[in-house]
This record gives sequence, C-alpha cells and structure tokens, in this order.
Amino acid sequence: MSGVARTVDPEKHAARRLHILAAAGRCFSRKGFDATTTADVCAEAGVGSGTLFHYFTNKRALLHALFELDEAEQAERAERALAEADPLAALWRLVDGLVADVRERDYLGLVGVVIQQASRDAEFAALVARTEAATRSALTELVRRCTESGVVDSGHDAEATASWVQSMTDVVYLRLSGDESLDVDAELAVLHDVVSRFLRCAA
Amino acid sequence: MSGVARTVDPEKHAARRLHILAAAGRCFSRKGFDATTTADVCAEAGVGSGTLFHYFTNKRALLHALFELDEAEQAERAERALAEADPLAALWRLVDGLVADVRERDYLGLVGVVIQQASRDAEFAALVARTEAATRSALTELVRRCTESGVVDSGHDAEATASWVQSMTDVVYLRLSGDESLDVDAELAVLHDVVSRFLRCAA
DNA sequence: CGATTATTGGAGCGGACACTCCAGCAATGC
DNA sequence: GCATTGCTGGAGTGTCCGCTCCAATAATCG
Repeated sequence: MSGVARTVDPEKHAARRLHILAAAGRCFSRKGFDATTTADVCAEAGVGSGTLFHYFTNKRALLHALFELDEAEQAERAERALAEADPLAALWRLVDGLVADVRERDYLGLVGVVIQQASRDAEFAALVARTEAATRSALTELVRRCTESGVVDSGHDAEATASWVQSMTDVVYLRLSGDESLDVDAELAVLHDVVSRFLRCAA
Repeated sequence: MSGVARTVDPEKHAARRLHILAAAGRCFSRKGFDATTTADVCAEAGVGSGTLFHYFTNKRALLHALFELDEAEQAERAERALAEADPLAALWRLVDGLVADVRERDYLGLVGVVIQQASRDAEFAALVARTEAATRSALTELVRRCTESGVVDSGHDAEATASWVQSMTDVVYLRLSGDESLDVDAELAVLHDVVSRFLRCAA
C-alpha cells in the first residue's frame, strides 16, 4: 500500500517496444497481416505472448503503432521541404525522401499490407491517409511554386500532379517487393525520368 | 451397377462454376483473401458449402481459378496487338486493354489481393507472373518496333520500358481502389500523359 | 536486505474457420 | 414411373489462433 514505488526506466520500455514492432514489421512484410500469427511475432521478437500483449493490446495495435512511427517522420520531412528556398530542389529532395526506405528489403512487403488493410480497417485507413496527406500537401505546394516560376508544367492541376508523383514513388516499392532481381539504383533512375518527364521539367 | 448412365449438362456446370467464381472475386476484392471466409463466398453466391467444395477443392483453388480466367484473355490480347501493322497504335491499344477492367468497381480490390498472395503462394505467383509476362513480352516487342521507327524513345531498354508501362497501368487500379472519389476518366487521361511523356512519343 | 511492483514466458481457453459428411433431392435414361 | 446417379445444403469436426491468466522472476526502492 504505502509501499515503495518502483520507478521504471522508460528507455528500456521504449526500446523493447521498438524491438517488438520491428519484428512485427518483418513478419507482416513477409506473410501479410492476416496470415502472420501473434505466435510468429513472438518467435521473431524472441518474447512470449505475455510480453507481446503487455506492450500492445492486440494484433491490430501492432500494425497501427508501426505506421504511427512513420507519421511524424513524414510530416517533418514535408515541413523541411517547404522551408527550402529552391522549390524544384525541394521537390526532388521530397521525392528522394519518399523512396528512402526502398533499400530495406525486410520491410518492402509492407506496401501490400497497407493496400490490403487500409481498405478494411477504417481507423488504419485514416492513419495512412493522414500520413500521405501531409506529404501530398507539401508536394502540391511545391508543384505550385515550381509551376509559377515556370520550371515545371505538367498540364494538370497541382493536387493531381502531386498525387500522381506520390503514386509513382509507391510503384518503386511495389516493383521491388514483387521482383527480387530488380536493381534498386536502376529502378530509381527510371523513376527519376518518369517523374521529370511527367512534370516536364529540365532536371 | 449396369444402370442408366446419367449424362450431365456441362454448360450448367460451367455456368455455376463461373457464378461462384464471380462471387468469390467480389468477396476477395472487398475483404482480401485471408479475411474472406468460405462462408462469405457461399453467402455471396447463394449456395451451401457442400456445393462450393463440390466445384472447388479448397479456398486457394478459388483464387487460382479466378486468375486463370484472365490468362487466356491477356495472351489473346497480346497476340492481337502484335499482329497490328502500326506499332504505336498497337501499343496504345494494348495499354487500353490493360486498363479495360478499371470500371469494374466490384473487383478493383483484387489488385491488392494479387500483390499480397503472390508473395506467399509460389504457385499463384507463377500463374500471375506467366500472365504478366505474356503481356510484357508483347509490350516489349512493340516498344522495340516503335523505337526502331523513331516514334518512341524512352532512353531505357525495351524490356524495362515495357515493364514500367505495365506498372503504370497497375497504378490506376491501385489509385481507384484506394480512393473511391477519384474520377475514372480523369485518371485515364493522366495515365495517357504519363506514359506518352515517359516514352517521349508524339501521341 | 526486504518490500513492492513491473515484467516475463507459456499453458490454456473460447471462438472461428476450412473443410467433410451425409441424407434428401432433382435430373436423366429407359 | 422407376431406377440410378449427380447435386445440394447444412450440420458437424478437428485445428488453429488471438488473447487471457497466472505463477515466477527481475528491477527498483527504503
């Protein structure tokens, strides 16, 4: 009762949480959300189910937490891009940021998971939509600036243009996750051409 | 024993098979493969489980049969395109063919199913790969012809070019399945621009 | 140390799901 | 009409999986 309060090291807690999340991410990427069992995640993380459900209320929470990690990062990247002076350079930096995780082979399959689950879990869909919207609105603004200064001319409105650029970056993940033999750098080179030609810009 | 052989109407059998397959397709599109139960399919098709498993050995067989329907169609389309005189017109016709099903809202979600299952069911992956390869090889040949006659110049080798064009058509399905509010015709218009600019062709 | 409380692994529970089984039915041939 | 056989629905079955529960342990305090 009046006893000794045991204070907990919050760093260890957070680290273990992340460790489990990383394991879950690998499992989801490999087998998809529905097909991975919580036992899979436990085995991959090297913990028991008691531990897993101590840190996360249920399997769905694992997925949500995993993509909440992205949200902050994406928003920050978007903000940084908007602060840059040269809009075209900023746009390219943002695009590069979007494909930055393309080399993380262990997590490529998560694109499929997002596509599948977003159409079935409304809350998850909202999370993903929020994350993507942050990036897209920044992208839209940059496209607008570039168009006004004449270095870009897609012939479509800025919002649609931004949205398509975003989709094209997604394609790279999709292609790489579907075909292991593709060369990452070659794919990125083609992406660059596809986007720059779509935008009708010099670089 | 020596009894009366009862001959069966094969048309009815085939029709019922297709009816069940269509129902399965709608279910898979809506909820994904793993999350749809065989009971879902039965309810959607209006049959009992006895009937379902009389026509298909298991749930996986439903998925396989569903995409085997596509295989013949795609191969035929590819062949027809190769037979055309004008390679550029043929290329565009083939692209149009690839996005022909884009208006079938009930089945849009199947893209996600393919992505997810192909990475986990080797036999299914092989089926999908075969189907896509047929189209891609035709697309590759058309790109080659167009490049030789100078009406196309992507700056990348024909195979990679074809593969990316194919991916871009997939994007349309993905975008429409993820956002109901998008306008189909507007999307197709952007796709046209994206592809023609990537190919650096006149039309 | 000893007291207290967070953390841990794993046994096990309840429910759901893919698939089977079978008894009645419908369709065919004579 | 009758015999035969395929077709059909739904009740049932074994298995698996998400999650709970708990006893044991580890960490932190005075």
